[in-house]
Amino acid sequence: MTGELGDWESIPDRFRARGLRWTTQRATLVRVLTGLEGHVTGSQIVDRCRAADSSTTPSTVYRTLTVLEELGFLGHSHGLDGREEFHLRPAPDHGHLACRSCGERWELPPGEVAPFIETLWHNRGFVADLDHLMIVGLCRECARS
Amino acid sequence: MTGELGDWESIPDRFRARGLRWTTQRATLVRVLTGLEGHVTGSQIVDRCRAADSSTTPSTVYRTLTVLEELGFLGHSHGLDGREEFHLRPAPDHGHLACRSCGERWELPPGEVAPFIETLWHNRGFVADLDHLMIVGLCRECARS
DNA sequence: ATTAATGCAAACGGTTTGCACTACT
DNA sequence: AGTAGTGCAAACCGTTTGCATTAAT
Repeated sequence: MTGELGDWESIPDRFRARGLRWTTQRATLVRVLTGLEGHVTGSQIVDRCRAADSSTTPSTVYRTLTVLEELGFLGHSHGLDGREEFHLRPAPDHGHLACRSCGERWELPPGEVAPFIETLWHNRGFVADLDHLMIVGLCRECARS
Repeated sequence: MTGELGDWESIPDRFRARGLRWTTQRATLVRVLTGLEGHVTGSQIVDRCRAADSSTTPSTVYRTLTVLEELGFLGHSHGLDGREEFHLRPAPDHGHLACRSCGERWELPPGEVAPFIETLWHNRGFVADLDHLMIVGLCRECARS
């Protein structure tokens, strides 16, 4: 099971190897991040960190999120409202489907998108970022009415 | 050529038919909108309206944008940064491709996306909104380096 | 005369910044 | 000792809201 978090356990070293420092605030953030599922916005992460340690400040969280994304531990896409949503990496690559009526969301496995991605690559040399893919529309239920 | 704007010329009547009023501010906004190409954010629209009529206020613009979208004259998707971007409707339906490295954007004609949309419908009964589709990734140039 | 729409100014929400201070290395 | 990171408070930016006023119907 530990394997699932992959490189996450090496984070402190990865930080130090870059001349960055490992602080208690960053440890808190990483603990929070590894405990979450799916996608969360920056402010949601701030909230969870505050729950874990009430002295957490937004600026520190956002600054470290940026670093984590640069290091490849986080990726982000955009929710229905356009807000940034973070997710852990590496992760089983997948896109997202969101219903604009009920707000429900689903993951889109690579297989279902692969032919499309392939087409873009073939036609345009464009390397689509599946992780970042958000398809908006109407789900079966909402389309019915 | 007038045909291209389609129902746009009937807007004043469409407003009144709903008990809404046709004001000079709305006329300015619609004039600005019909003159634009591609996609623009709310604040860009505000700026253009101010250029046309310096007394324009953001609140009026945003309120009317909402109405226009409700009436089906506007649609929106989200840019690379997640911000809302409006586009005229009806419009040749198309998705969007954006390079996260150079920021360049391309339109994605229906034909290139249709099989994928079709798959989602077939597998999930999900009616994807092509207009709202934004594929992020690396363009040929940027993928090379 | 009604009442929708406007302009203003203030509030909002999420995120970012400048700076003096703290604490990793 | 050196300097990256923190906390704070304030700034920011686009957008939204409340409310008194204006103007379309």
